[in-house]
Amino acid sequence: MTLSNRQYEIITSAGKLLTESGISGLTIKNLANEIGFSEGAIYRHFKSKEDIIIGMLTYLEEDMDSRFSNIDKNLPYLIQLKELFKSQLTFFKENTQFVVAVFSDGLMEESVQINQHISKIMKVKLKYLFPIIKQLQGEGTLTDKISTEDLLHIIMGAFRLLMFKWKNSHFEGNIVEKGDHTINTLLIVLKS
Amino acid sequence: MTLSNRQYEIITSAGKLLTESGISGLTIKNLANEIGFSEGAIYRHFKSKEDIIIGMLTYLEEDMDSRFSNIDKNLPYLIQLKELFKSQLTFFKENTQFVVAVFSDGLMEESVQINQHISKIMKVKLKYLFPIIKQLQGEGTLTDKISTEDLLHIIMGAFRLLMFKWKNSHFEGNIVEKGDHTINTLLIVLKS
DNA sequence: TATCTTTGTGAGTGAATACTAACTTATAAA
DNA sequence: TTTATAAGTTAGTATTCACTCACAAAGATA
Repeated sequence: MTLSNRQYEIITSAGKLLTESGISGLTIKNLANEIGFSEGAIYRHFKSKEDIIIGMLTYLEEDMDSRFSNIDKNLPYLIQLKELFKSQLTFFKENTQFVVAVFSDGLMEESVQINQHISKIMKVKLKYLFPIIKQLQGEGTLTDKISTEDLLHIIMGAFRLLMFKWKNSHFEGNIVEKGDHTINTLLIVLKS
Repeated sequence: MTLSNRQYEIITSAGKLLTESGISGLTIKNLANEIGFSEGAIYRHFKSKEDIIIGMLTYLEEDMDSRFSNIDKNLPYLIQLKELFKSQLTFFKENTQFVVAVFSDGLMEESVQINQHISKIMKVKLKYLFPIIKQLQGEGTLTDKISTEDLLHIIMGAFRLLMFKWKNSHFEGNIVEKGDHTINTLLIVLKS
């Protein structure tokens, strides 16, 4: 999917409204006000509100996939793991309006399409994360006292909660540094 | 706060709608249909929609506070920790409609009152959990290689993600058993 | 019996919602 | 110069929203 400048502007503003005030904050009127043109103009660029959300989710998914695939596979797995989280947190630091993507469940549950895109984002994340964790366990860096799935669960849970707290504090503090602290803390207890 | 039977019926149905279809699913019309009477009747029991949500959150907070305070303080701290999570998961197993409470951020962000109640629920949870974790660390059961806050973060993160997955799977499987597995897994890596 | 209170109904209200249609304007190609 | 197209505006549409109000039924109390 390729977005025009205007389309990118629209999904950015949509993300901002969603992150700030949830699904009920995202109205066509608010969106038009945010951008600074009329309501009707929106429909020159997207055919529906649902399409705007799908556009946003698709953009986020593709951006994440591209960022993750750019991580050098020759680096030590531990570095790859750190790079992966760093990439994610750096992106959100510079694009706080898209933080909604992390907590996008409950976003228009009536739309099958939207829910499919949300679970797609989850899947892309796992596609990169799972093999790294598994390798780290295999090479003896991470503990094998618990399963790979359980390791993943603990790591993902800690990062989701980190993002949640950051959003709740209105993006206060340096999230990249906090993420670094989180991964180091996790490594202390999860190393074998 | 004491609720009449009708009021309890209303907050239960409100929770069901919220858990199933998010904030946009909770309309007065849907609520009345769910209960089986007219829209106007709702207003005999609550003065506004905001009041219904506040009623629900207050009920959940008080119920949780009472359940947690009933945990025997003479039990070993490790048992207290397990009992606390078991109490929480048993409640949600029997009241899946209230699972929304765990993910209640983004629920009417425009209402200051509602946000205060949501953070109050968080605080109550911490009021009981933090001292137990600290004691477990003090007596040498849990590792002191990381801070109490970081320990709490990892444990809370794992449980929130557990609840998230359970909700996303439409409450499939035995959540109490899964919770038991989660706490045991956590103990393996967090023991000193 | 007569009256009060509680809890319901049903038909409304105005405001907000997503979306559409007719029309305008600017740019650029033919 | 003419014409086509992309991108905007304004004023609508039907529908849904939370909420109100006059009224009715039923049970408790006098």
